[in-house]
Amino acid sequence: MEKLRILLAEDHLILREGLKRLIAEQPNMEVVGEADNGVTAWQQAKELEPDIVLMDITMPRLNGAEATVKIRELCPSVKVIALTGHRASAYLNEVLKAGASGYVLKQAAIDELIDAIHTVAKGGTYIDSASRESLVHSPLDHRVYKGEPQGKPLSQREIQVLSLVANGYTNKEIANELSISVKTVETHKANSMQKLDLKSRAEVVDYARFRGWT
Amino acid sequence: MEKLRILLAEDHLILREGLKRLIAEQPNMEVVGEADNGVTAWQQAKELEPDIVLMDITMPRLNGAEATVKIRELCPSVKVIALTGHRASAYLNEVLKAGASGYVLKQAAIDELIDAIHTVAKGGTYIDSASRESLVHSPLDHRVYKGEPQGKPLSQREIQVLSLVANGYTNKEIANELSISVKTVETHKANSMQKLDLKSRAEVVDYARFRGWT
DNA sequence: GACGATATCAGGGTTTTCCCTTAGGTTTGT
DNA sequence: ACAAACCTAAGGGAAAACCCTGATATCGTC
Repeated sequence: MEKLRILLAEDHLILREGLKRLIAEQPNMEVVGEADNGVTAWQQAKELEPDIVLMDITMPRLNGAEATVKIRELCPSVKVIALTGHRASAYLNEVLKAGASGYVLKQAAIDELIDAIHTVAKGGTYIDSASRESLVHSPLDHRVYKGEPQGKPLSQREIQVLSLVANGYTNKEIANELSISVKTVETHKANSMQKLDLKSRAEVVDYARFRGWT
Repeated sequence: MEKLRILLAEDHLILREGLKRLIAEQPNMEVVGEADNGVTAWQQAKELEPDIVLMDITMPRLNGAEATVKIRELCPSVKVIALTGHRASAYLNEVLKAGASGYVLKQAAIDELIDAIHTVAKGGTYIDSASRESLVHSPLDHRVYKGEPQGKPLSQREIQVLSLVANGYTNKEIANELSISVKTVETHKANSMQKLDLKSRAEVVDYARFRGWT
């Protein structure tokens, strides 16, 4: 019986070492490589061609979503499971769009992670039980905010940008993070604020808290 | 030979399980309890009286620093090592002031963590090698090694201003709110950020969350 | 194929923030 | 009383954000 070959992409060494031991306990899995940043992640993926990449979303050099896109391009047979501490649905949408086959929270139980690996290895898609809900009622939730009779829903990009704005990032930092120009960030920010009738950064922060983006 | 009794306070279950296995590998250490939030952390600390608490700084209900204060009050013999993914020295100052005896980054090597546990168990203070530098540049750091609380505290006004900044208010809005000039707001903001070694608005937001200002 | 929604970006002008320095009046501690 | 910390505020230049308009390419849909 062949073992599932797993690549760990995670910049927190302590967590990575822990994961390595957790996986080593599984009879049909083995860790074949490690990476502590997004660039190394896709390089390793290309070289090792693992069955699964366990990918932390927040990593230096190249974030998890970008690294996932790269990996899906270079070797489509390699499946990616995103690992994150954030419940924010913006991340979920992003990584799924990037081509990830799984989404597991760091708060999840080990069994969930193991389940996710098995499911994805068989060709399925695994979404963390806690995150599944936010996917279902995601686009129209802001209706409830202030009891407004709903406006146009935000696009995924707008959610991403607005969420980063709420977390205090400057337009420049957001542009770098998302690899787009500052002008585009301005556009998304202005459009999304207009859609939601938010008039200041403080209202954006408030709204983001309401949405659980923080 | 008696084993060091360790309490794990960490809300990310996956990391916690990993840590448990890492510690189980050490011949002279054992995990005697776990907590996934700040409140449970001090309750468990009181009940179990472990030698060491490995405490994540960002946790639900009560953050790591607050839980540390509580633990130091209730059972002074229990030592706390803070565990964090943040390099910002604001956290370092904060947790040391709260009474922690160690500070280890999640990016650190396992050996560092093990070293930290040994050092602290012997009554010493351990600061992560990567974080130590940020202390060197601060004028008051020699006190840390004497176990004294360190870092210039923020004045009331600075806290007010920084908290409003973190909540997305512009300088102008803050000036109006507090009935002072924009220039004064700039001064308070700059001074407080300098005291805490915060380099961007995003770090201010992060710090504010950590302090529970949001 | 036309349409709407999305995502990208530019130009250009106004406002605000950022960064540096300086400084006077008040409060507090020894 | 004197020092230290605090709160207040200003000038001035560089950088960034804000606000408008307009443009192009890509989707999926009807």
